[in-house]
Amino acid sequence: MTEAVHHPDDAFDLDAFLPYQLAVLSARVSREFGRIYTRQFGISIAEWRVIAHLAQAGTVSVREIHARVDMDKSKVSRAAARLEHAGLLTKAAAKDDRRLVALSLTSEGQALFDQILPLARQFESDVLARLDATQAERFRRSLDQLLERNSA
Amino acid sequence: MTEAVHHPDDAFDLDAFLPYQLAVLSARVSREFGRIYTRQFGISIAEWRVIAHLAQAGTVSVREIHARVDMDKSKVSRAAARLEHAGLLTKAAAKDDRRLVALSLTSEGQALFDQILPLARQFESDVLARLDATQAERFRRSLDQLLERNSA
DNA sequence: GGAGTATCGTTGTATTTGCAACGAAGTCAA
DNA sequence: TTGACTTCGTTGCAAATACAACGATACTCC
Repeated sequence: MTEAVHHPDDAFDLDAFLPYQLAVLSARVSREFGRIYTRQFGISIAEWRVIAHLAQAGTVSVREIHARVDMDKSKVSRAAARLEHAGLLTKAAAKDDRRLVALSLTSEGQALFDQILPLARQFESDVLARLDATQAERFRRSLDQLLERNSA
Repeated sequence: MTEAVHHPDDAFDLDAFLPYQLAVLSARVSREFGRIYTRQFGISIAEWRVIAHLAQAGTVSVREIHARVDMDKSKVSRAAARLEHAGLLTKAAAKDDRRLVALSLTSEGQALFDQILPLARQFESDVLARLDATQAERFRRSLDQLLERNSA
C-alpha cells in the first residue's frame, strides 16, 4: 500500500525553490544584458550601475550609492576609480563634509548613458515580453513589494 | 498641453529597472539565506546548490548540474571537491561513460540536507509572506514563465 | 580499426569579490 | 580645546569567480 510513507509532500524541487529561481533568473538576465554594454562600451556591470545611478541622481557620494544600490562600498569605490580613469566621471571633495566624495558624470559619461538607455529599455521589454501585459504589471508590483519599495 | 516635451517618459529610474531589481532582490535573498546555512553548517551557496540538486536528482554528473543549475562547470567541480573532502558526497566514474563523474550524497550529506530543508522551506515562506497568497502564486508562475519552465 | 572531432571534468590564471583594517574627517560632550 | 567615538572612502588580502586550455574518454565516418 502506502508507497512513499516517509515523504508525504517533502519531495524537494530545487527548480521551484524561490531563492534559487531568483538567482538563476537574475544571473541570466544580468549576464545577457551585461554582454550588450560590456562588448559595445567596455564597462562592467558594477560600472553600469554607478553610471545609471549618477545619471538619475546627479551628484552623489560613494556612501549613497553603496546604501541604495546594494553594492559594497569598496566595489563602488573601485568602479568609480575605473570610470574616473576612463574619463566618464569626476570625483571631488564635498564642500560641507570633506569625508564625502562627490561623484558626477562627465559629459562623456552622460553621453555613454544616453547611448545605453534605449538598449536598456529595449532589453527590459524583451524580457517582459514573455509575460502578457497584466501579468507583467503584477510581476513588477510584486517585485516592488518584495523589495519594500511599496509602503509609503 | 504637453509639458515636458523633450523627455516625455524618459526619466530613468534605476530602482524600477527590471534587471537591477532582480539582481538586488536575488543577492539579498541569497545572502540572507546563505547566512543561515553558512554559519550553522559551514557550506557555501554553491555547495548548497550541489547538495540540493543531488538530494533531488540522486546520482548525477557535473555536466548535468552545470547545465541545469546555471553554475560554471569549474564551480561545480570545485564545490564537489570540497564536499567530497568534507565527506558529504562521493565521486565515482560512471559505468557506461567513463568521462562522467557520478556524484551522489553520502548519508552524512543526506543528513545535512535533511537538516537544512525545513530551514529552506521556512525561509521561502518568510520571503513570500510579504505578498498575499494570490499574488504569491502569480509571482511564482511568472517566475516559472520567465525561466521558461512553463511550456511542456 | 583509426583518424578526426566532440564532450567531460579538472586545473591554471587573471580578475572580481567581500570583509576587515586603516587614515582622514566630522561630531559630541565636558 | 581636548579626547573618545563615529562615519567616509580606500586599500590589503584571502577567497571566489569566469574563462580558457588541457588530458582523458567517447563518438563518427571512412
